[in-house]
Amino acid sequence: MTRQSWHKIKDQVMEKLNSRYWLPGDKLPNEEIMARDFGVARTTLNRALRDIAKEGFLIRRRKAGTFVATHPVRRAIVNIPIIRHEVETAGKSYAYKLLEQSIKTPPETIYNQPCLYIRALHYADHIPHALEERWINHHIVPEILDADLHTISANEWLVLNAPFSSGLVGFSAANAHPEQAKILGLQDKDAVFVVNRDTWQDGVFVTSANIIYTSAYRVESYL
Amino acid sequence: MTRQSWHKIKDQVMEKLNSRYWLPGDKLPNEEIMARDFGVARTTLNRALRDIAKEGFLIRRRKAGTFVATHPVRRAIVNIPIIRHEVETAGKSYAYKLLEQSIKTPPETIYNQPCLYIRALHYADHIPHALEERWINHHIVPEILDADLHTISANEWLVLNAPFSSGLVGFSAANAHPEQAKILGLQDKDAVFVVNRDTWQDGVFVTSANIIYTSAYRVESYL
DNA sequence: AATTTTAATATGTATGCACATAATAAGATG
DNA sequence: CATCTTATTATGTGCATACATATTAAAATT
Repeated sequence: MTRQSWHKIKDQVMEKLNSRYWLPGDKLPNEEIMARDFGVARTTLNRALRDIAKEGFLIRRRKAGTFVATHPVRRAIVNIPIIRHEVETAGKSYAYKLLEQSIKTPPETIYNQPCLYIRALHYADHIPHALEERWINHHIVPEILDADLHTISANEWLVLNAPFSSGLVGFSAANAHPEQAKILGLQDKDAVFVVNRDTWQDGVFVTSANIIYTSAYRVESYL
Repeated sequence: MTRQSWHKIKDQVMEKLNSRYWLPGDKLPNEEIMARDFGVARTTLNRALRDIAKEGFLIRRRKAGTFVATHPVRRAIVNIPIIRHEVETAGKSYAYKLLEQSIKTPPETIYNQPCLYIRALHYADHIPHALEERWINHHIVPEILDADLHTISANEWLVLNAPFSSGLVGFSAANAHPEQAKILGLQDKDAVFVVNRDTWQDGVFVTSANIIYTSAYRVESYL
């Protein structure tokens, strides 16, 4: 008898969900029974079910049991790559230009002390690709004041040198500000796609960035 | 001696990564040694490391070993809720209006046979919140022709009744078309946030939807 | 009837062990 | 020296077992 892997069990369970053998709201047999039915150890079945539950198709509660999700909140896993990699992966040449580097006080909503402010433009095939506007708490990462941000983007420098424990990403749409439009080579009021990233280390603000892409940009993900 | 859970081991490893005890590119000791050091079974350590690797901070290769990711591609998990739930969760009243329901031929890029086309408007506190433009392959889910799409949104009907095996989500920004702007109560050329969702069942097209939100909308996720 | 206590149950997970598998390094062969 | 074969190694995973824990249901108490 060939050995069953938890992947195969997962596929079989997913098949029963997709084929609507088990309907939304239905309670599945308990692990012991299902394990016996599938001919594997409970541990193996458990791993398959846990994985499916993590994807949102099953809801599991101790003592209560395992249920088919009635309103599966689809979770999409979105990659947030480094811009240079993103451009290079698309087979385009990457270039980067530092537009501004200064220390000033950010808006209240970001932080209450002077921070390093960076504006930089990322190019793909020599065409403006994304405008980065970033605040960095240099009290947390003072070494960045010595970094040459003409040669390495703040983005990459931070990934390699700044620890962080939590972060928030946001995606939104906006009409380009006149200055942004000019830099990105857009018409006034053209739509832009904004990726916002804030990160903290142990509750202390590290960096906040707005990456402004032209409306040709698109974030994609498989479910 | 208290029992260690894999969560605690994970936290301890993450701490060593965040504190830069292990630097990007570093090779970690093998599982057997680390398990001994942490005082847990290899299985337990393995689970912790697998979980961290899934989040992208570690790279694991058989025989080669476990390494600290040099370019951790951050993965954000984004929830794709049902619009009604989204509105209600925000504490607002939800309403829904079907604007159009017809059978016609979609653009080539979507499907090559006549499909059911739906346009509907979702309200939050009686203000237009999102415009849904959707194609549905009614050959796959013929029951939808009998559904009353005035009372239940196509979105919800499909979640409850249509199986699907794979899907694609996309987020992008655009300038509202004049007609969209009118429906959503926007000025011409105002930026809109577009969520695109395509799903298939065993490779066959099921549905394709564009959900058009005003630029006040924002997709957020913790990392 | 309402509340508290206790028991039962399904999932969660730690452990030791065995073997599978991928990737690499070492060795054999031409 | 180049190439193919074989051994080695680190991760991947299955299994049996034991116990942990959350949650519900039943029983006991007020």
